[in-house]
Amino acid sequence: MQSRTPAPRATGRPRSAAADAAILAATRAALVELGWSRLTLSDVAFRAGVAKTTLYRRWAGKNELVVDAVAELFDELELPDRGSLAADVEGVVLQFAAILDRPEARSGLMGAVAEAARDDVLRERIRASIVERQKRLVVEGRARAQERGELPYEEDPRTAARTVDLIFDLVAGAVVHRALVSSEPVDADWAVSLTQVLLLGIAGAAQNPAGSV
Amino acid sequence: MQSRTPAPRATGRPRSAAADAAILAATRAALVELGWSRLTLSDVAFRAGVAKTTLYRRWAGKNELVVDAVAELFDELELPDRGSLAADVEGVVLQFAAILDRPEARSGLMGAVAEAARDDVLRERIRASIVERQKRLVVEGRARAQERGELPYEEDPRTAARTVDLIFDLVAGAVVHRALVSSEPVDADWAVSLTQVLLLGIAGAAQNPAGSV
Amino acid sequence: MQSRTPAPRATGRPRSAAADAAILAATRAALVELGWSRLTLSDVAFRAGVAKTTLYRRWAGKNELVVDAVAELFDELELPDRGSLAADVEGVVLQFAAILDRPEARSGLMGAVAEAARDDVLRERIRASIVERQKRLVVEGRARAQERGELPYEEDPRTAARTVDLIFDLVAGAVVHRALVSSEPVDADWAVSLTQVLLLGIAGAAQNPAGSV
Amino acid sequence: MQSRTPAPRATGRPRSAAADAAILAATRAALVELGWSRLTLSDVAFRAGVAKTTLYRRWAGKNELVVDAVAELFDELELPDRGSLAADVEGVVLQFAAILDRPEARSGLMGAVAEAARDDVLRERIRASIVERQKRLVVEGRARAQERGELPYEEDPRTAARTVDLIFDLVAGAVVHRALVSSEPVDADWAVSLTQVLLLGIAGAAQNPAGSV
DNA sequence: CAGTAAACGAGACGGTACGTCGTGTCTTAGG
DNA sequence: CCTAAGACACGACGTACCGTCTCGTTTACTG
Repeated sequence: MQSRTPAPRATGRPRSAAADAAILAATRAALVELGWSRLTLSDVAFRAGVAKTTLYRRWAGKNELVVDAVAELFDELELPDRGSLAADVEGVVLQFAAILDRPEARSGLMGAVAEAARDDVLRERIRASIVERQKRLVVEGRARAQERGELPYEEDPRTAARTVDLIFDLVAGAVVHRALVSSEPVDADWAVSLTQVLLLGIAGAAQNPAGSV
Repeated sequence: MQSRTPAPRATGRPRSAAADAAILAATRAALVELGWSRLTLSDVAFRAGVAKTTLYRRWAGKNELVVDAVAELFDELELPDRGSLAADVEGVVLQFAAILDRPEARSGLMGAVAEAARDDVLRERIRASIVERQKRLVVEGRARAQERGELPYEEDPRTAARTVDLIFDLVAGAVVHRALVSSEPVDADWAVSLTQVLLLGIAGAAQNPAGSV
Repeated sequence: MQSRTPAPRATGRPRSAAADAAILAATRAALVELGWSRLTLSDVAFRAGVAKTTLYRRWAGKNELVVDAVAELFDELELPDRGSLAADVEGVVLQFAAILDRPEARSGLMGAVAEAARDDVLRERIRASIVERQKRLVVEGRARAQERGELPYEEDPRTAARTVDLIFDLVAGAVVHRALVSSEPVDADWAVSLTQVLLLGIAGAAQNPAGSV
Repeated sequence: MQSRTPAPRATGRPRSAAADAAILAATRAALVELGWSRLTLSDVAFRAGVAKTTLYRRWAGKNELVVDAVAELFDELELPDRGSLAADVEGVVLQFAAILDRPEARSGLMGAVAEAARDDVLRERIRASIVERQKRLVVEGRARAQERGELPYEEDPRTAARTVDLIFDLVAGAVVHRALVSSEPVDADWAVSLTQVLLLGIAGAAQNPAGSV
């Protein structure tokens, strides 16, 4: 993660590197036990074996702390090569669903997004450290499919970027909505259905440039 | 909305009917000004010209109150006949985005979902009063397309229901994710792209029963 | 006790006479269990099997209700003839102490006096229904002692009244202070000591008109 | 006054010494304006320019706080040498009455005593910080009278202590009762009468050891 | 290797909201 | 007109957390 405070110090006692990790882990543990609204910074500080002061010296508040703690979760996502684009997509959908099944992700992510509705800085932080960070999966999956010949190479970089954005919002949005809003299970069958609609839709749209996809 | 307290009373002063509406309106106003986390029940009570006691007599807490207040927002969604399935979908996507652009919906909806991560009763309340309630749009849109001959009639009711669920999560999820998580604008172009992928995907899947869509 | 509301009514349903007694008894029971500050009118109404409305129709509030409930306690005081002035005084001191040992009297009386510090009407109510009412004991005891020849007859009625007041404040004050403020037992030995000082003091003062006692 | 929290802390930010004095003064001011029952700790905190938390960190509640605030009032009592025992007693009676004429003493003292009826710890606190503390006046007055030859020296310490207790309850009780219960003025005439009865009674009892006074 | 500057723990501080409770008033239906 | 029942506006309760502060202590780099 990028440094929270931009200016490096040359003098004085350096900040404990262990404290950062302990605090983020404690934050996730508190999210599991308490959820977003009952999570308190005093409690996180106690769990991390750290004074409240130390915590406030590094993060501006609960929102920022939780975003950092949750963002680390999504770094676990990988895109192992399963032989076909459809299999790759189904695999990452199930991986994503597995993360969203963990309580620290469920309450942490949505709580942060709720706060971001009224906080531009926080919204940008989420966009940068979660959304942009995970779009790598779409980019990587497309490249692999292009190598396999499953997808044509897109010439226009603007069009390519917009397609990545659309697919990311479609897949991530569908999984989050089903898991957290509709409260329905994201199982293998559902992943297959979603993947089928998605890939057929993309393939069809590629032949029909009217919608500029 | 269904009654909050199941048992009707035969005796004593009856509850003020006007209070309910005033409280829900005050809740939305408070969401606009303060957002989820700074919204307080004391403040809502004051805005509604009502005592805190009255509020707690009717709702169990902030979560339940906000869900009811937000649910009313989505009842504004309509499906005007624009002549084609694609136009209908694009229209409802933009309507949905317009609602999600209002601050009371942004912070209220996500805040409630965040809390629902640890509260089964609240999760069911969201599912019933928001999700199931708005699936009517998908059902209605499909019926209209079938009348127009744009979509075949689906024989198996289970398959039909699963398709409705998938499409609802896909569309609602994509719009919510783009608007609230990715923080990108949901404009007409994006709506066209989404609709194109969606309809081509559905059409393709209907010809290929493997994924049972 | 005198009627709380002066105007008699000619029409409508008459007030239940039993309710008054039930309410005062319930008040004393609540004082025993809860003390002054935790006694609530809702609780008293429930104990008396009466609606809160009924209670407020008859008493202005907690203070007035408790004064009436406590005043009845002191009506139990009697002055049985024990053969000598000293014995009579000792007897009434112990009776008084016995009443002050009951929790409804302890907290009720002092609570009312505390409120009376800022409420002239309440202060007058206490003076009339408790203080003046019980001065009968001093007057009666003096008359009996004069019949026995233990005390001379006082000619001047003003002097007589001032002496009654002084003795009442002395005896009642000493007992209340020892029992409730100093928290020491009022036993037979202490009653003897008090009586001795009191009677010798009165006797001496009667011979020495300087202090106009 | 004794420390409220026995354990001294070695670490953390030390408690503000100024806050204690400000809180006690604010408590007395609130008693003057509001009386016992309408005094609220929120109001006291606001007057003292202190958070409610600070107040609850130092006192268990309203009762304890008021006892401490009132106890300080009685420390103003002195026993200036007026040349004779009678004059000394009359002087202290009038001083005591002057304090009881202040509204903070009237409602504070009686309110605390009322609550003490059901609270052993509070009763002991009153006994220690008000009663025992002010018995010094009786002890000092007796010593001075013995030096003057107005009173004999008492050999038996137990008898001496019981006499101090009796006289304190007699004088304090009579003044409190006249001022607060009977609601009659404690003026110079009444002080003379009380003193006369008291001193003659003590003198008589000293010659008659039957009552062991 | 002593000085110094910042990080650290502890916990008090002024605030603010909580959810509950009591007050005294009111509004209904019934006697 | 009284009564029981209970909703109502108001406001205090005592608790909990916030984010800041003031301490005494610890730890590394620097002169």
